[in-house]
Amino acid sequence: MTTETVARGPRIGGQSRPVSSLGYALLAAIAREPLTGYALARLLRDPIGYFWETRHSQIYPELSRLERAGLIESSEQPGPGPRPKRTYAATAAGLAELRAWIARPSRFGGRRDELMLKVYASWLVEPSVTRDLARDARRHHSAQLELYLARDASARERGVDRAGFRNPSFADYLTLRRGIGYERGRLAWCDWVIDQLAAADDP
Amino acid sequence: MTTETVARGPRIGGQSRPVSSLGYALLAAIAREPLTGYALARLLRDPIGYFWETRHSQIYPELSRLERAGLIESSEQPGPGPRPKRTYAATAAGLAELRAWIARPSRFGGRRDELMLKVYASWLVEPSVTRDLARDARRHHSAQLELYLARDASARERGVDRAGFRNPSFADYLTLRRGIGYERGRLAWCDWVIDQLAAADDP
DNA sequence: ATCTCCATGTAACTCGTTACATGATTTT
DNA sequence: AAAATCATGTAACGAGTTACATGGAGAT
Repeated sequence: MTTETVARGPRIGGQSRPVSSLGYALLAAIAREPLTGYALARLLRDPIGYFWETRHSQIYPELSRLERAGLIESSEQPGPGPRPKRTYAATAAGLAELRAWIARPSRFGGRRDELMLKVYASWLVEPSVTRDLARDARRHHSAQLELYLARDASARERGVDRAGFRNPSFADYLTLRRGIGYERGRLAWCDWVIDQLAAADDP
Repeated sequence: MTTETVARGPRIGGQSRPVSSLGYALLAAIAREPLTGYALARLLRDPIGYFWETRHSQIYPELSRLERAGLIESSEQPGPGPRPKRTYAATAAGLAELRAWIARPSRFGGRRDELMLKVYASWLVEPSVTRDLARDARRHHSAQLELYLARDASARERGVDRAGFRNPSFADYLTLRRGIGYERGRLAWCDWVIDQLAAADDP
């Protein structure tokens, strides 16, 4: 029998718990450049928010935990409000942990799709309710797609699509391309559903 | 100044909180046919689990809450284990609440995508690590797509694609089509990333 | 005057996951 | 003999949301 060590993050202090997904999201942003909690909150709306959401009330405690674990370090400056402003930078240990996490096998899942849940129950309501549902979703995904396409165009103008895998901007571009694919897929599905509804209406 | 009542679910007992998304997921399943907590747990792995995940430990307390709110009702039968088996059925109030929820505007969001988070940080690692990441994801989405396509074929054989919007099986079919679109989109993106990596390797 | 941005935190709560606990029947 | 399926719950904790709290600088 061999003693196996489960790969699940650092235990620097001897008892700290493994880094959460949010922790890795913060680390990934800080790894690019030093940031304040406020700036992180902004990134976690856009663009990181497109694949990992949170609120500032979760960010500040998580930053403290990451610092206690030695994965980031902070410096204080005079702040605009009553409290000092704190800027966080990644440590060598933080970068190492982030790299190790990327290489670790991922759990596929974490699905939470309210629209599909509603569609699953849509047989209970008038087709017109389902139609409104699909139209509403269509509007949302259409607007989102336009935003992403504009960013894609600007990225290409800047030559980001040829920047290479070791360039952070290229990593952004990879996620942006998936965003575009996602919105297009949803849009097509909405159109198909609306089409099905029209076909069911007049025979 | 007018007194506005916010639409956020029933307050039958006078102090019950609004129904959670999980509550609606359970209601949507029970609305089709009476089910036990165990059967709900199975559905919340497959097929509901593809857009709303949970564990049985969350299901049992939520069922009690829904029953206390009068949205479902239960009957006891002798169970296989030490405790009696409990089968839940939707009440008229439950169906009404589910219908009202479908018509209420949805928040688009609830994104949690670990793969994209890793890709966002992928500039930190060797391209070979990113390649392994994409290949692993590709395998997963490929298997998932095959499963969905098999179900699609069997649904079409049974004529489900022509069943109409008031048929529960057709609602399943609508979500299945989205599942297929999703997996195809992810697969295409994985292939594109792997392609980009190959192009970056040899010039 | 009011709004938005910058900036940081806490309190109270709900949601979600992992582990514990039990036990008969059926399948491998 | 061991594993899976059916079946239901609780305990402990971690993750996530909403609301509260403060306050300067700059824009409308």
